[in-house]
Amino acid sequence: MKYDFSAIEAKWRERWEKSKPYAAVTGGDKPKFYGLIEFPYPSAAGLHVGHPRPFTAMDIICRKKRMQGYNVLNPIGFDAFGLPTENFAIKNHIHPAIITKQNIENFTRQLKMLGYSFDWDRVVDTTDPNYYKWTQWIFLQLFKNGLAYKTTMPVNWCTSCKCVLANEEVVEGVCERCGAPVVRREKSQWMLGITKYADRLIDDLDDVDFIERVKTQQRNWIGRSTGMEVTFRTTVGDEVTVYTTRVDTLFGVTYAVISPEHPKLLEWKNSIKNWGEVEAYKEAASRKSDFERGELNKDKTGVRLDGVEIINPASGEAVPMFVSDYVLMGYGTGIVMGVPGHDQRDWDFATKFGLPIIEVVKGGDITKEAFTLKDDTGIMVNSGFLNGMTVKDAIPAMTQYALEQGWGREKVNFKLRDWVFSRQRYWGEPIPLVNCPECGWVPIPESELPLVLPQVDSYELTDDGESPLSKMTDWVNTKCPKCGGDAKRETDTMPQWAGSSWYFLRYMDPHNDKELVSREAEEYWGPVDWYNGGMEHTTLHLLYSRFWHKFLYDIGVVHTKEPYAKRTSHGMILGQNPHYVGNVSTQAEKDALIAKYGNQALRPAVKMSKSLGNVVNPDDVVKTYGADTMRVYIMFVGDFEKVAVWSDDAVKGSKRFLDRCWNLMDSAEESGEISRKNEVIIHKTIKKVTQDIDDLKLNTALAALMAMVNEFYANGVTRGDLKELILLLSPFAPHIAEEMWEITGFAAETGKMAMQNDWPVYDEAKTVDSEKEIAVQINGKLKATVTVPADSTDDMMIEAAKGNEKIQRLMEGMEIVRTIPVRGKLVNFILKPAK
RNA sequence: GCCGGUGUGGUGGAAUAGGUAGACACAGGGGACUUAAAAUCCCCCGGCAGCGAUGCUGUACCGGUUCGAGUCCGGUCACCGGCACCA
Repeated sequence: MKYDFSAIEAKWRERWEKSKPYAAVTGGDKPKFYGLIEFPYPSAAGLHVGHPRPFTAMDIICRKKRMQGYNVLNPIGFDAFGLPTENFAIKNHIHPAIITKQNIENFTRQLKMLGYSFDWDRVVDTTDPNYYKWTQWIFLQLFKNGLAYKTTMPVNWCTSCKCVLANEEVVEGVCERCGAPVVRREKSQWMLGITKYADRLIDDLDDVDFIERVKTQQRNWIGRSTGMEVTFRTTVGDEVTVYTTRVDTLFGVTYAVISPEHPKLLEWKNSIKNWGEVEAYKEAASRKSDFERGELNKDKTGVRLDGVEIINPASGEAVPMFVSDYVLMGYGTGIVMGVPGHDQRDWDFATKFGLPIIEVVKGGDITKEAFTLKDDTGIMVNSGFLNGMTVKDAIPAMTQYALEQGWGREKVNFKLRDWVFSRQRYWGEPIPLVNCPECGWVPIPESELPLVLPQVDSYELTDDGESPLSKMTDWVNTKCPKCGGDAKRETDTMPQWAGSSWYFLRYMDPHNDKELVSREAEEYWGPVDWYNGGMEHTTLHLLYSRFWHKFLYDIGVVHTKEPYAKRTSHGMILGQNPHYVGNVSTQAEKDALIAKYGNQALRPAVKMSKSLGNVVNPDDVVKTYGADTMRVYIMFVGDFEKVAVWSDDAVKGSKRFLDRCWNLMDSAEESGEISRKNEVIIHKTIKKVTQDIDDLKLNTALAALMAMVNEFYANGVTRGDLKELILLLSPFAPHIAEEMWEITGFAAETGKMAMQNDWPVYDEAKTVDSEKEIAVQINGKLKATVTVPADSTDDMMIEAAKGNEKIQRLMEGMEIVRTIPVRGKLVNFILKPAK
């Protein structure tokens, strides 16, 4: 009998569609498990081979949990607002809603093709008014609680298209579309006060099971630092404040730097003798993004303010002041004190501008580089009353002094900035606010939600930088909900992050038209037990959704402080690089590739992209090898957390493995019992596969299954042996497992589909071989192996090792200095020549 | 630049807590079956030396800790992800 994957997969797809074995039911006696993957953005290109990696992994986890008796929620949805769809719509003159609908249909077909055990009755779509009604509702609660406010923020402005651009649309300072220069322009924007939650977003990380690099990256992104704001008098009679975490180095200040956007500069206009030069610098800085400023960090630029100096409150000395774009307006106070001896950026700047570098902490060589260590290795010098103290003691001492003198105050700072929540775009949730000349910003009544995104004739960008909605005068002009007077609607829309900040709650109760989620459903399913997603979402989506969830907790909508109990992350799937130098043999060809593609030619694997022609379409793989092979391959390809390279050749190995599983049915003995020969390997494999799935080591789980199959071929199998294989295989390759379950007669015997059956349980006693091979080392080097009973004591192992012929030979004329036995592993003899 | 990560055969990757490096695969080589090919089944497969037993060497590079380091520590290099309006 041949393994006809396409017939088998079509058969089971249809059965699952009809009988809905994966529909989740809220409530019941079983323990619950909520497994979540980041919902996809339904792009026109369809599912990418990158998607199946996390999806298959979570599907395996959920299928195993079901088999272990859990009530599982394994939902899917679509994060469908966003730029690519909008740009596609503009280009092709099709409404984004139509494109979105088509794309979702295509994604749905592909996801069903891959046999995921999603609950298809709980699909959410962020662009559905019944969904975004609640996104808008949450925004209104944020507004009512003072967490949404308007402020002026710089935006990217294309001088030719006359529109606001996303950072992504700005490439090397010019507009991606037209190539015209992009400048920074101030624009009034809605902001969300995520910084008010900064402490809780850091502190509550202690209570969740996130992989460590996710926690670290979030902590660093929030960037909490405790320091001091120090007030300096200026030589023009006013004051400025700087923020520093190194108040101990105050005696080492030799200059100060102000950000080009700082309002103080304008106040000093008349005192600055070289204003023309300063103004030109401000203008040049406005063309760079924060990122570009940082990138050019090595070559620092700046202009000295001629006429304004600041007075060091500790030493009483006046030092020069510069304007430079390495100081960002958005962090601290927008002015920094320069301590070149003990901060590398300051050192670079001082070196370039020939400023004095004073050593105030001993321990480094400040003629070569800044000495930045903050531990006990440094002793204060050249620092007045601090001399002789360690840095650790100097910080509180100087803090105390500054507080007494009244020119310093303690301050906790965060790198985290508030969330820019406005987009001057069409394809997003309308912001449900009305601007009334009398009453200011007024929320629309909740009974009027959803505020539906109106149909527009043109969703093209406007040339005044406003959202396309601003052209809809009928829609824009409205009455103030408060006073009834003429008023205008907000025409900005929300960012795509909005809909994805709470979707996991909607899955719990997707059809509720009274609340965003019922208390009953939320208390039953919440929190998400396991959330897997990409590392690239760690600092934005993951943080934003934690923020919203904490807010919803504060207003009593949800019962847990954190949305996700556990977070793991997967690596990207890369494609083969068609321009890789390893693909050609002659040096001339290699040189040609390097000349043409530069460093790009040195990488065997790169991100898949249409232009490189290395995109793999899951449809093709499924057609050639089947969905089960696709699932097995994408799990077997490598460590789930690391990047992996797609290989068409290697897919065959996964297909071959499934063929080998299938073909075992031809030779299986009738007995329904586990055979004696295979007992140990079966129990070992059950243990390994069970643990590996829990640890997200799907590649080694499959390797263990392959090893078991290899042993089955060597030993022969019974129907009972096959039963265990089918059950272990079913989360990975559900279609073939179901079919084999039916053919081998277990479906008829048990009356159950495989995935509703019990997950195999191992007997620890049966997972160990009776004998074990241990290593015998001499001076730490492997010289022989000996086989000993598995439960051997140290003495028995040493005895056996000494009994080995080769070891005896090597020990001749030597003296044993030391013997190191490691139970079950090895014996190491340390020898020296005998006297 | 800043933050987070990675580096192991021809290739993808294994190696719980420092304890036999290369599991499991792909590619390659050999054999069986076959008129033949495909498929399938079995064997070999880091490098150097050797007919062989075996010896030496080997986890990006330099150094350290240890009886013992792919794993821990210090430094260097290369690459990948993120950097707030891409999702």
